[in-house]
Amino acid sequence: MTLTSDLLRGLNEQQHAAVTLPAQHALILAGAGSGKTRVLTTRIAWLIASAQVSPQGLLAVTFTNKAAREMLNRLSAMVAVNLKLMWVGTFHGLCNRMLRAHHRDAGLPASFQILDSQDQLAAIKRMLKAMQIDEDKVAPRNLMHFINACKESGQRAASVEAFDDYNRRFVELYSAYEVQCQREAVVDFAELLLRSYELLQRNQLLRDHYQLRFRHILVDEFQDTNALQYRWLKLLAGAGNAVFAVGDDDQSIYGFRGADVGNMMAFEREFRVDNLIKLEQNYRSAGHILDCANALIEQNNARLGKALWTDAGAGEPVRVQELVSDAGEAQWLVEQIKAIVRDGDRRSDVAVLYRSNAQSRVIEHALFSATIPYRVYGGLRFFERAEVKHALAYLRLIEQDDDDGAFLRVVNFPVRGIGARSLEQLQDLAKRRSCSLMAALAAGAESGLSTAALSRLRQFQQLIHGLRQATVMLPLADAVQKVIEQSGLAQHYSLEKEGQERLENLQELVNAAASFVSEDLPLAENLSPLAAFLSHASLEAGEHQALAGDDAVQMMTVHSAKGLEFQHVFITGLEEGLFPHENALSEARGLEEERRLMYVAITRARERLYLSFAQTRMLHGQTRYHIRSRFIEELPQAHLKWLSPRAQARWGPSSGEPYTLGGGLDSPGFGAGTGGDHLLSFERHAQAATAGVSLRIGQNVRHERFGDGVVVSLEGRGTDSRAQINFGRQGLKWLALSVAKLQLP
DNA sequence: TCGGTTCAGAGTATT
DNA sequence: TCTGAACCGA
Repeated sequence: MTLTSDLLRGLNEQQHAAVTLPAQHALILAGAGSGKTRVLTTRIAWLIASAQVSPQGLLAVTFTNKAAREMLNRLSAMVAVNLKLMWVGTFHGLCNRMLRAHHRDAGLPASFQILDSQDQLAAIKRMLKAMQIDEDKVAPRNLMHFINACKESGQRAASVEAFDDYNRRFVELYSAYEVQCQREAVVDFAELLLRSYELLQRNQLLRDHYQLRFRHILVDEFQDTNALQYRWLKLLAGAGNAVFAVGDDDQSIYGFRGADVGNMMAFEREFRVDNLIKLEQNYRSAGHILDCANALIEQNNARLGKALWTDAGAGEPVRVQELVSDAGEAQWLVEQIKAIVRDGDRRSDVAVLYRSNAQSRVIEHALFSATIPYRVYGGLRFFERAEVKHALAYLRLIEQDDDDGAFLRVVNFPVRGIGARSLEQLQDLAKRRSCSLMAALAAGAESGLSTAALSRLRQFQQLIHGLRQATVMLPLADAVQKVIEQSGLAQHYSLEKEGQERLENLQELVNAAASFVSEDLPLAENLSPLAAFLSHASLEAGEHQALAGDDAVQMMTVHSAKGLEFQHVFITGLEEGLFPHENALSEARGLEEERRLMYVAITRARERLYLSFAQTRMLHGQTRYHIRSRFIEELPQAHLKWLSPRAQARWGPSSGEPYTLGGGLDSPGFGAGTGGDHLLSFERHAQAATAGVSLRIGQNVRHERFGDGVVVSLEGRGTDSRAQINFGRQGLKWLALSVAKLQLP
């Protein structure tokens, strides 16, 4: 057993204080790069090492599997105890574990399957079709959002109040969806949480059991919790347990998916938290970068308040570059990255961040043309690939017959002559008997199906049945291999022109199964290896593109960069409308969340941070003109180094010089230091007329109501022409030039 | 059952 | 402009 003094060595004062807090509720405000994970894991190790709690008395919850793994990895290096006794995992993983253990009390069959978002949407579409509801009337996606939002606020269909007919319709469909899921023995992600919550709420014995057991509950990324997760924690904590919540309100960037920073304040209040510790010393970024981050986030009103500092020195100022176009920005990036590599750093030390995925294409194109290897985060993950989902569908049917989603996915894949009409008839029969498709098949010949069709369906049934018998005694990997072969998937893809990669992915699935067996199976308490593997496959979508090992430039959205750090960081597309995103500006707390997003982006950088923006950008097939982001204005000039001449921006009526977009365009020195002609190539003389006044992009104008503004974009001709004008604090507005009375100031 | 055409929509995302 | 999904004809 590690000595507690060893564990605590090297912690700063605040970290030390947090780790050694008494067994009471605590809120740790952990700034970016302040050693949050270290504090969390050391706290656990310290609790164990100082014999305050045994591993089975601990529950630690995270949002991602990656974070949970990281925590376990670090812990195993710190303490020599059986970590499997602890409950460490994601909210969904832990809820799954609880539901597996008490499936009967939760009203679920032992073999219930988990739907990922794809599956859920497919299930909803299928339901709408069966109910003969036109997708034009009810958009499946909207319904899905509605259902998930209900569940995340703890509401069952029966308890949702409908305000109008439209709403009432949705509630009815929510109800029908609940019935369908129950019949098919499937639960979606939100359901895992809600069921687990209801289980604890309803069942006092169980609640007492878990409350007595988990003396210490630790929560990572507390600012990302949603309403239901918060209530779940509250229920689990009961009166006697200590909740150690770690989070950073300034890094709350998931409001759009239900995360509520307010939970941090609620926690402080409702749990009567006396121990609030701020971790403000930053071990990641150089001083100039931190000062920028601090200055930026100070502009937000809704915060608990903290400021990062470092003793590592000021480092290099933050570089800022204006470009003429998105293509120019990409070209500039290429040159900068080449220079970085020339100076001896690795490409993988460089991250290119952007606000939205669409922005990656131009950059990819430039990197590709320059033969610079890159890796884009996002996109399809391993367990989401079609061929992998097909194989999983067979496995699910082996485990659980009633899964109509899985049935329909593979009943005719590979093709075995079972067409849409046969399936419709089978579905009708299943509906009449309110049973699953497989059950309908077993039951009846009174389906109206032709003998031939029925026989083909029966063959499929036999296939599943046979696979079940053939695999039950096999080791998991062998079972998966057998299913891939016997189902015909292997042959199907081997005959397909471009099936090679898919075959490889199927082989990878076998490998995943093999390594899964050798992994610890904390949730396999009384679960077959196959059932456990299927849970794993649904709860962990796997790596994005595992091109690990390659020395490639890292490209990702700011959201997916959260939690990561890089030596060199480029934040691109810093333009009004893009970052902050125009959609966010019309949301209640949108701008502050965008600013937090920028704060996250800035604090990813260790040594060097680059900010870039372009005057024009191709967006939705149109060239758009943007002015630079207000977030650049909000950074203290003393910490910036402008690589291109800094044009004056006018933000609102009160601020200084008139804005001239691309003030250096006419001068040959524009873009000095980079030397690419892309900087000079753009001809920008879009013009339109209003009341005899000629307008161009960048023109200053005055409006009687909105005050002074600057022309950002021009559209149309003659009497149809419109101008988008940025009126600073009044916002961006489109004005029809034939109507608006604009003057030159 | 596949392959082409048409059409809408185009912020961020984990489980 | 580009993508994905839905739809239709062979």
